[in-house]
Amino acid sequence: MNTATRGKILEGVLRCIEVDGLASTSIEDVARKASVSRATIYRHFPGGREQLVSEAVTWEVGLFFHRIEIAIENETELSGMVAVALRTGHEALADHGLLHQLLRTEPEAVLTELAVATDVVLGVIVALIADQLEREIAAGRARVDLDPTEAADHLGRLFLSYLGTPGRWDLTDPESLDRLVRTQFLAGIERRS
Amino acid sequence: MNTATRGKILEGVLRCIEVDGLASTSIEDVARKASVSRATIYRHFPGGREQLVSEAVTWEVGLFFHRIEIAIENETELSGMVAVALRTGHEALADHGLLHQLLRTEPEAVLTELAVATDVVLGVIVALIADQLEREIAAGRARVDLDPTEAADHLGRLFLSYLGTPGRWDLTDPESLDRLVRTQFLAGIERRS
Amino acid sequence: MNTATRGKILEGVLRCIEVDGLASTSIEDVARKASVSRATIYRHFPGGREQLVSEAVTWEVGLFFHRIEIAIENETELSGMVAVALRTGHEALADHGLLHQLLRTEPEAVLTELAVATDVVLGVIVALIADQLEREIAAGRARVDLDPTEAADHLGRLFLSYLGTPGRWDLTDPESLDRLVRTQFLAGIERRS
Amino acid sequence: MNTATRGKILEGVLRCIEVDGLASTSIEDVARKASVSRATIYRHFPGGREQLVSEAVTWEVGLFFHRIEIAIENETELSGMVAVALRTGHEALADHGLLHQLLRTEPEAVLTELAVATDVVLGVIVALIADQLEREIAAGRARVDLDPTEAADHLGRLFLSYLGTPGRWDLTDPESLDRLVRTQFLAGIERRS
DNA sequence: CACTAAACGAGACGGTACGTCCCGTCTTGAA
DNA sequence: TTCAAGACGGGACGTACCGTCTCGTTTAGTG
Repeated sequence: MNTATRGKILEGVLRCIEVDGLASTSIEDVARKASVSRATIYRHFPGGREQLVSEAVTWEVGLFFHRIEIAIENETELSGMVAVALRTGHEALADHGLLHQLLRTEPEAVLTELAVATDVVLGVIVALIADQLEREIAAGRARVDLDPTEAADHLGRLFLSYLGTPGRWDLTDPESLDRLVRTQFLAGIERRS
Repeated sequence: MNTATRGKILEGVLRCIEVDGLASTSIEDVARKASVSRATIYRHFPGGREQLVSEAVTWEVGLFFHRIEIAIENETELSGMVAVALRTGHEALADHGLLHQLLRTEPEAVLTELAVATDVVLGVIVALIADQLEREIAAGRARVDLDPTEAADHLGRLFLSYLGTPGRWDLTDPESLDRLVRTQFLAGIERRS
Repeated sequence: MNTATRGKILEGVLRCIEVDGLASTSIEDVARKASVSRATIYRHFPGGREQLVSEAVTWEVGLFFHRIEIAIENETELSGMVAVALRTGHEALADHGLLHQLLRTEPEAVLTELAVATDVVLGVIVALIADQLEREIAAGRARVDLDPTEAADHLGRLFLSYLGTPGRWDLTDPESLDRLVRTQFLAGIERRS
Repeated sequence: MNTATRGKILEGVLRCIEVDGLASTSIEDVARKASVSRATIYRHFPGGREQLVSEAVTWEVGLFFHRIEIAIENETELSGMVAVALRTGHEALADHGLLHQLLRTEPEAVLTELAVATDVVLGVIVALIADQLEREIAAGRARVDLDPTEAADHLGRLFLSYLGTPGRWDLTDPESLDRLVRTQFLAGIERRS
């Protein structure tokens, strides 16, 4: 099974979804976009449309979080990590035509994957945060009585929530963002002076 | 347009979804379950399948939150409200075959509605909580420097998050529940002695 | 059963057919055109659409031939009768929007009725012609050895045929018409000098 | 597009019409009879039911006249041609369940095709007859002053008329048939002794 | 003149068929 | 073998009518 073909197909799906939305994307369309026969698609994705979409979206969602991971790589403090993650994530959402289009017309797919991914994603995020938290505690910047895992889990939830629906918070305004992080994320975590 | 028929149909949808899941529920099935002709369904829901599902799920989601509202009616303190809401919500989720089945097989529909409903639901919840918060502040049980709306919004998010994916928290165990409420929900809110 | 309503309905059918053709004429349309409820139509025409169309077309076809009858009333000679009948019939066909539209888009209905009517119509025509033929024979203008009925039947057939599809014959040109009548209709009938 | 499938479908239509009549023949029925999916029918006949019926009937009508052509191939004299054509045509009509059923219940379809076909059919018939007529004239069996085309056209009309509605003439009785041909068809054509 | 019975308007409903769309399977032939 | 091309079965969708039925309202017609 040529692996290049597989790639072409997945790209095709994503491009199609970006343009027409998920519901209006037929396998025929994907085949055309990927310059591939419909039969070939079924050869590579025996699960049919479901598998096709699932893999494509999963891939894209993974990429999305990967970008965030990279962005916060250089942050040394928890507050910075959260702020940058929120900003980066929000920007990516704003930019990324596909996720945009997808969330606009069929939040389901993304949300499904998110729901499925939540555990995984949360796991990753929580691991990251937990690591950092321990460093913060060691550095005396966070309360000593915290269960790092528990707190990290909590922060992860908040992150996803505010990322998805910022509500009244303007994530593009540094000040607003800073205040959000301080008051809603770290209020109960930072060591009280 | 006879309103009883409309009801029969909506019930039919819900029963069908409960049994077969959303994806495997055709309009034909609904018609059969509701003892109604397919044509009639389109007469009452010109938007077709989409409208049909949307309305049914919206209705059910609304009912779900309504139940929670009632359950917390008699609670006088915020901590109790949150705890009861979490417990009630969790129980409803556990019981309610439909939401269960739906979340198991096609989280999309619920999530879509939730996403749509989130603002509304959050609004309602936030209003409830904000009221209560002001009372708590007045009673000296909450910090005076809180923006009630902001804090309520925050609590609402947490509520939805833990309700959907409790993760490591056992919402059926009173002690665990109590600890969750105290440490994750009210930590930054209660007045520090 | 009010008989006026019945009339309104039949007129409605005819007007509808004239405008939209038969196939695109729904009972709903007829009801609208006749300013009558759909139910009322079924009250007057329990046979439904079939009866409705049938009666309407029959009525119109009858009227069509009745006009021809009147037109030839004053003709005293067979040749004149045939010529006038052909001309009148042809004109009526050319004028009459309904039959026109009907023959253009759905010859079926007319033809059906014609086929059904043929016997009747032929009967009437043949009777007329037979009468006249006997007079012609008596007057010595037609061959004595003719069976009037048989000859009349034959003339009737020719009449319907040339009326429907004149082919190369121009029925509006008196000369052409005259030649047609003489050579094709009366050739074997007139007494040979 | 596999041409065999197309054939199966057309046969299916004809068999369906033969059994149930045209009006009671749904595309579903045809699909079943042809052991073919409904979708396939629409693939081969994008015009839908209309095209389907039209092609089927056209085909059958063509076949009908073709049979007559073959039957008269060996006749050398005009009178024989006409007689055989009438007899053969009448027999075919009597035998052929389909045309029978069709003419009984929905003359429309046939008549429509006939109306459409009339010109074509008449053309063919007229050509045949005209040829023969010229031979008859040359052989001194027909009047010299005849316009062969005109006379042939006339004979064609008569043929269709008597074929469709024989009226009082018994086309199965050789004597009656002979008399019909002599008196109504050839009376004005044969050379007078 | 009231009162009843027929005719009607309005419209919900079951049902049937239509034409369309897409999915997933399968076959055939060419690279 | 791998793939393109495409025919096919199957299933659902949304639409359009049809014919039936049930209400409530008008309109006559009669005691």
